[in-house]
Amino acid sequence: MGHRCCNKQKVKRGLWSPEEDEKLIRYIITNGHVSWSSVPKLAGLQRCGKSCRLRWINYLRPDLKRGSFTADEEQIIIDVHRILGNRWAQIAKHLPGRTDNEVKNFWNSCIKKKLISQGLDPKTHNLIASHQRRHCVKTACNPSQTRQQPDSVFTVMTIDNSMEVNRSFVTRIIPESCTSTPLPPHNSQPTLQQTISMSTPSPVWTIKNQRTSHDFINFPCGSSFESTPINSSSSSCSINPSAFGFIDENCIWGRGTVEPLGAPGEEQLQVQELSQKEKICHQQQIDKTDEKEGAPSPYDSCSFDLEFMESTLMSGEICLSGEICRDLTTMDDLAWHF
DNA sequence: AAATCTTACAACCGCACAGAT
DNA sequence: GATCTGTGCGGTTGTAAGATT
Repeated sequence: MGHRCCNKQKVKRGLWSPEEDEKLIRYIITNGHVSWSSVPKLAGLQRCGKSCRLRWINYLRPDLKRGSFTADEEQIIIDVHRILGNRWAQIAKHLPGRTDNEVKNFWNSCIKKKLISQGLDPKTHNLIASHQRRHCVKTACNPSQTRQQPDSVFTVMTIDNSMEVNRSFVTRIIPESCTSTPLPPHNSQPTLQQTISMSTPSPVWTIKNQRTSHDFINFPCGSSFESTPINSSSSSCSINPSAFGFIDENCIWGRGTVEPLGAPGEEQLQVQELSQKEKICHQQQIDKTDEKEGAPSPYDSCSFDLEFMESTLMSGEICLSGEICRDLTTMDDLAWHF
């Protein structure tokens, strides 16, 4: 049975064998690809061009960085996703050596659950009220059932942007689920491992089948594979605020790792829209608070200790939405970098 | 030890878009 | 302008391996 896209020929489907990988790699390395649709025929593969392209891009490309995502990469994904949403290809551009598919899988298998466990809506990155959280956890693996969560609930930021959050405050408000154990080893057993040895005058590219631990292909690595290392330094905050569960989009935590994508474009507009929406929602929140003085807050059931937060705010370190301290410049600054 | 469940991720599918005809 | 073809992208499914019962 062939694909719809190439039903003229019989094509193989499913997992790629090491032999198929070898054929594809040899062909692309020696000839490159002018047209993916012609690659299978020329490379002697019974696959469709689309499948070859996908295999090369997501798995065989020599500049791919395999293995677990680092904490920095994870934070970049979260930060960029906050702005761009499920635009995996765009997000992957911020992570050299990572593919959109990899980012997407990592998001769905790890980050999404982590955010939910922290009481954050993975779609909006906003706080989820506890009564909704149960539903959200239930539907974590079924995005179509996930309800749209209300917009901003809290805005918390330091007055001077120094990010030096009172430690006792942090300890007090972290939900239990936030003290989760470190991520389990991700992708701990990749099927293939690509090793580019650049230490010899004639580098050899070795691809190993990790299931069998046998090398199945060795060839000179003549191409120059550029890989821009992620600059993992210069995080301006010592604590990862997104773990607190009460940070919204306007609290952008300065990271030096997110590189500009290019000229300001659609993303920029989206971010601006977002800021505008945030402002409106925020004002609505204030209005509601004023109206319902004395009435139970819809977020009373949250696990946060609001009194304690307020008392902490009195100390002048942090400003909560009740007392409006909002600095949109941080968001705007970031927006112009996307 | 076997059966069942869960997880991670590779691969597929369908759609949208751009460029060629 | 209509159609075709190739490519890219995001959502979804399939599968193998590990964990649990």
